[in-house]
Amino acid sequence: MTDNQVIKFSELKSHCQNCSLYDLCLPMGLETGDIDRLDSVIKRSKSVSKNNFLFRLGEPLKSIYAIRSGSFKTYLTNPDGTEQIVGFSLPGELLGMDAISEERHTCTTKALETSSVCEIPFERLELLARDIPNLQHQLLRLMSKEIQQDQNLMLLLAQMPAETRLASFLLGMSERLNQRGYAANEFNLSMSRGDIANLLGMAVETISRLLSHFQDDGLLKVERKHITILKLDELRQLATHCATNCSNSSKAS
Amino acid sequence: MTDNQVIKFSELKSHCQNCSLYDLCLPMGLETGDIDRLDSVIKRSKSVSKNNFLFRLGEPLKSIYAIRSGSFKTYLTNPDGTEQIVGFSLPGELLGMDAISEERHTCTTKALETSSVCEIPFERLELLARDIPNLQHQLLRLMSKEIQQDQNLMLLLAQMPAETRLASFLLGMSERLNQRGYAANEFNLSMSRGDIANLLGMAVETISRLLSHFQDDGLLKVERKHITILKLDELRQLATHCATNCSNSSKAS
DNA sequence: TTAGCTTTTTGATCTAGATCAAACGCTCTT
DNA sequence: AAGAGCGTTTGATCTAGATCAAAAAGCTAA
Repeated sequence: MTDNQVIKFSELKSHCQNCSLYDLCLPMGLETGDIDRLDSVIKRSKSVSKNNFLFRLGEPLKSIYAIRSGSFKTYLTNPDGTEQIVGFSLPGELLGMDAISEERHTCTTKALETSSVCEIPFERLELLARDIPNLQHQLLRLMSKEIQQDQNLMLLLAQMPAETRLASFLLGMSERLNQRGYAANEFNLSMSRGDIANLLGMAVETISRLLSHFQDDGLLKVERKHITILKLDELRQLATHCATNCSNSSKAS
Repeated sequence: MTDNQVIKFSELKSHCQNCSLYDLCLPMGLETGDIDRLDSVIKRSKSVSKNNFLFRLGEPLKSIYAIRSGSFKTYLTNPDGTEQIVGFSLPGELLGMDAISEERHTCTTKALETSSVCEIPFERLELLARDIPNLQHQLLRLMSKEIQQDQNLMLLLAQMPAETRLASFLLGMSERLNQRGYAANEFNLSMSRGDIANLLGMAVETISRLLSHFQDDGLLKVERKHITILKLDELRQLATHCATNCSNSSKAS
């Protein structure tokens, strides 16, 4: 590693090693040589503009996608056309792993803003994962993490009151954005109130009302999509809450 | 394959090849030689009696478990001691994959009845998965399937009315039990009403009332834990339902 | 068998949050 | 700059399903 290598800007931008998301994304923990091998199978810089699809329900599994910039929502579609958002995704996160089981996507992913992704052909990823132990491990880890996230959302949906759901959602976004280099206490939500409501199983009106309440109580400043967290501790308390009072069966057994 | 081999009963019972769950479980799709290799790392026949734990929140990841007989519930534990069941598991299904991400279990799994599992040390499984492409693939598939299941439950929790949740739950159990060689229209639920209520985010009383209604309407016969499905089509309709009337925002956007 | 549990059922209320309704802002278009 | 159209907010009701209460039915143990 000499200090005075000449590096083209295009290369600087386009390799995992120079990517600021390195330690969140698939190549985390890989050695230099292995990163290069992963790099070589990645189709870089697929761009998806706002409201366009990354993949749709029913499409055959072709690739897994690592988000490079922007954000996405992923939703299931009911027979009657109704949607259920199952998650929002941020840079460094993987998309498309739902499709591995049946070799066909079971959900749809749409860009919330103009975004770009690294496309990783799944067959080649599987092949490479055999050769690179850490890659296999990281792939399993990221899927395991998705399971955890989903289960945490199930907990919110099944037994938390509206206030707790929203507080928890906001804290989660804050934390994830913070890991990605943004301020933890001030950020923009790329999704609409309707999307948040859908994810959290509530009505848009309830989201709106709660945001107003949070603001009235001095916990947040809400300016359209821009959120400033003013009292982190109190927000945390709301998110944890559900002590003795909030019940809904659920003790032990 | 001659007809008159002599096979010890203990061997018949203790290898994947002779296991009736073969085509649901981890070794699905493996060749004979590879199955033997998988066999050799499996610690067989760990038995877990009713209400005992397979693993608990916070324990380090040691093994993945394949259920051989019986059934389990898996739940998250809130700071306040409240539980949220995130799934029931049946023979042929894997348990413990939640822990891969942080090398520590994020949930607790308890036997609903006396059960037995095959214990697969995770490190050895990972090693083997590098050598056996189909095993790696199957592992990814089973994790992907878990993500799908969790997402479907999220959909139920976020926007389906109580009736639909329960109908859907019963159909799901019927289908899964059927895949495992039981009758589709008649089965025993190993979990309590309270557990079902917890999973579906409802009160025990609501579960009980709905079961009574379903019975009154001639859809089911309910005898304590024994369920007989009498009108499958109508139950399916209830589970699908949620057409134009049932809303909860959630259109598209 | 009976006493003492737990689980389940049934009935009567109560409430969090959905739904309905309407006004208000933003954005984008022409 | 005016208008259309969406997303958001705020207010007034309404209801599915929770909670409270209590009886009934199983299960366990002595």
